[in-house]
Amino acid sequence: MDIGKVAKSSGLPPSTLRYYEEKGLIKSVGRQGLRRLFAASVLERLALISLGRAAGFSLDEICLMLGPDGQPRIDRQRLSDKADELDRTIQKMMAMRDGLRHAAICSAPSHMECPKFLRLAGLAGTGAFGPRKKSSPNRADRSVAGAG
Amino acid sequence: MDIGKVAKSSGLPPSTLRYYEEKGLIKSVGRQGLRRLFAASVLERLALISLGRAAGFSLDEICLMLGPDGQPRIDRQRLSDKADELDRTIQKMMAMRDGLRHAAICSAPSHMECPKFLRLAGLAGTGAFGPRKKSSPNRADRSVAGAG
DNA sequence: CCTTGACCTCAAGTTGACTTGAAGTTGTAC
DNA sequence: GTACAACTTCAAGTCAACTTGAGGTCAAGG
Repeated sequence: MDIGKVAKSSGLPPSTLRYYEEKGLIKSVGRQGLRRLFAASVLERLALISLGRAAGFSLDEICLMLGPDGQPRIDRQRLSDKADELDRTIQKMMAMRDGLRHAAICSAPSHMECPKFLRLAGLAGTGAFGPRKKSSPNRADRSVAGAG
Repeated sequence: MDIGKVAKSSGLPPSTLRYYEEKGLIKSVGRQGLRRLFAASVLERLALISLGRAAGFSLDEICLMLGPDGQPRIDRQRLSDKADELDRTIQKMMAMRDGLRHAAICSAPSHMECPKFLRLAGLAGTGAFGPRKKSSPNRADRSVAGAG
């Protein structure tokens, strides 16, 4: 398959595929003249990458998780840790979702005055708000504390 | 409170607080000389912003959801839509989590050959790619990256 | 032979969310 | 009365994940 075919099949633009190749996320099996040739299996790999992205992983993380040659030669502990991390994020997102759903039907003058909202959003009582961890440039986890 | 106090209480650096103010996410109640003064309630607001970020919303989205004065004068429909969007993301993340957990204990030579992994990861049938819209730099669909 | 269109490379631009740096101001401690 | 930390503004830098643009290659068609 040439890059156009992969692009069509995967829904990703050629520029992205080239970028992914440059990053080492996918590889072409050779060239025909200048043109890259890809194996059909690249589509599976792209699906996995897509899934990883949707789940919030960075390309670098996905690179590590997928392994350089598609094999999972990666530490099982690491995979497990990733799953746990993901799980914590899911908890937060569910809190947010429930908070939003309630906010959509609540008639309190301000959500901050609605105990149900605060509880759903996980802001109740303790003032233990979750750590906000995005990618690398953050030195340390920061949490907004004590607003309760 | 001056910006240093807010920074200390919230865990966010002053630069971020200034940036948030510039964006309209928070506001100061006045100045003492050049220095900003904040009401204590800004901490609640920051907690909410922090939660929104952790759930994967952009600052602009949070701005809309919180409203300019902390009130939820925003469309209930919008809140509900956001909740649904979040829910779809959560589904994907759960798929990923389960896939990872299985990968951590699976002994198949390649995960792509393990039907259980493929099913868990939601790649079972064929063409299980996420709904990618072409053409425009789409934000909504991948703003998921929140707290990885 | 010339055009067209899909491919190529490499460099630079974009967006979001900040951070960093330069240069200036203020309040307090010595 | 001066040193110093903590504040101020404004501009520019950073990072990820791409996209866009300039300039070039190559096969097919008229």
